[in-house]
Amino acid sequence: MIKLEKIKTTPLPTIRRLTRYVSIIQKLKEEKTEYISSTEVANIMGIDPIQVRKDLEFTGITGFPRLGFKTDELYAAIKEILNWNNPKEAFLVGAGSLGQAIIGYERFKSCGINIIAGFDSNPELIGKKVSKIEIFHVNKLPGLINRLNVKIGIICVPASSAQNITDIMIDNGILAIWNFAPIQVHVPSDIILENVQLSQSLGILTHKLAQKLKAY
Amino acid sequence: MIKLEKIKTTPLPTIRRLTRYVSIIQKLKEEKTEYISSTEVANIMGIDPIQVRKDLEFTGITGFPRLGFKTDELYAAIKEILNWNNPKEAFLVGAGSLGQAIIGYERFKSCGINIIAGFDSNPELIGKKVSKIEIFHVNKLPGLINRLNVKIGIICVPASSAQNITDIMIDNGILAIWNFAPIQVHVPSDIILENVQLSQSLGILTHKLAQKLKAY
DNA sequence: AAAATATCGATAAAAATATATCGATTTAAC
DNA sequence: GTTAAATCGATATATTTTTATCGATATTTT
Repeated sequence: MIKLEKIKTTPLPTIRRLTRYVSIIQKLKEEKTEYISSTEVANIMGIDPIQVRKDLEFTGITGFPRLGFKTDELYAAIKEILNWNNPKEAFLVGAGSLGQAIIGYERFKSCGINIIAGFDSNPELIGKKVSKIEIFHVNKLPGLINRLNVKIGIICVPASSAQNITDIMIDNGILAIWNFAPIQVHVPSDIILENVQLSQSLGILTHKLAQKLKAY
Repeated sequence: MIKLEKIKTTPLPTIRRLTRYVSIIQKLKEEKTEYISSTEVANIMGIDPIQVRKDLEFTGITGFPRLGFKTDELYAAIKEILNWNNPKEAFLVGAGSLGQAIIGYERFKSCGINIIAGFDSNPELIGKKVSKIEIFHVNKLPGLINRLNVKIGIICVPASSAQNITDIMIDNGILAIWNFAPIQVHVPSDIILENVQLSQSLGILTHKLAQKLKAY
């Protein structure tokens, strides 16, 4: 049996931690810290320095003994892995309160996406602007995805229409979907799907609380 | 050396999946399916049946060969583990667009929490009602936590005031915090903290998209 | 210039989690 | 009845992820 060369793909837990390193490093960058060590980062995050070094390995950059990693270099390298250096255009469908909150988050521009338009079916919203972003009727979605060659779609519609919107997006060329609808949407295996299941995080919280209260 | 009896604590990945089983089972319950098998659940979720059975072990309930698990029993057992059977009262601080969206999610009532009041510092919001929930001035927070003996706090304020609100909550008896602020807040080790870091999920999406596009 | 110290990074061990195997059991079809 | 098919659940294996060890190296201090 032929042994395939092992492709060192970045583990998901690592990716998750990298997003947190970014904000820590950003802060230190502003304070003009030239070097930052794994120990420092670990202390701020309350995790093990070994873990941090292990994660930073995946950036490919190399640190300096006794000093740590060059802050600028590290920052750029992590953003590179996350693909946060050149924000990609994105469409958001469902401009209710959650959708509007997300459109309003300037912050996401430094996290790899740039929301350039919103869509909804509610006539009261069509033509309005939310944080300078215009809301179009959802029937304009297919045409605009094609014309502007947008690859990222954000779903903030109710559960009942989430699958429908998903299908429309994929049919027109969307490659990655960020789904806030409280439902499992189905996508072909080559489409990237990230579900934001708030109830999941809530489940962990309520479970832990129950355990804690039970302990007395 | 005395060997301690191993405490079988439920793994976090299992808890996360359990929240998804809940919604699947709920749906099947409505369709009056008396039994549900691990295979069925696995197919719907696109994961392995073995994984599902392993997870369901933690509920303590037992299935029937050839039939599966009793739907009602399973549903109740999972909700029990998650502590979703008796919703606990919660306060939400920061009634901006995100806060309002969360207050409006009726859905969370079946996920273990019941938001009974909102707080903000913006005078325009004080006294208003959002989805029937009244918004109070944030200076009323300490008193009301104490008086109503609320144990869960939800933070939807900007990063700059998140730590301050966190401290106030903990000082007055909050035990579990659901944090939507895009910052790492610090809490004593006995306080339960669940961070909803949207940028984390976004990082995974943008990273995967980059990998995918690089592959060509 | 030499010693002390902090940190990296390669390698190894351990723990946690996911996947596989297979006999026992029960229903449903014949 | 008997047989076949499906599923549970206990045990075992594999994989992934985390934690640990330790020598090498560069900077600071003496």
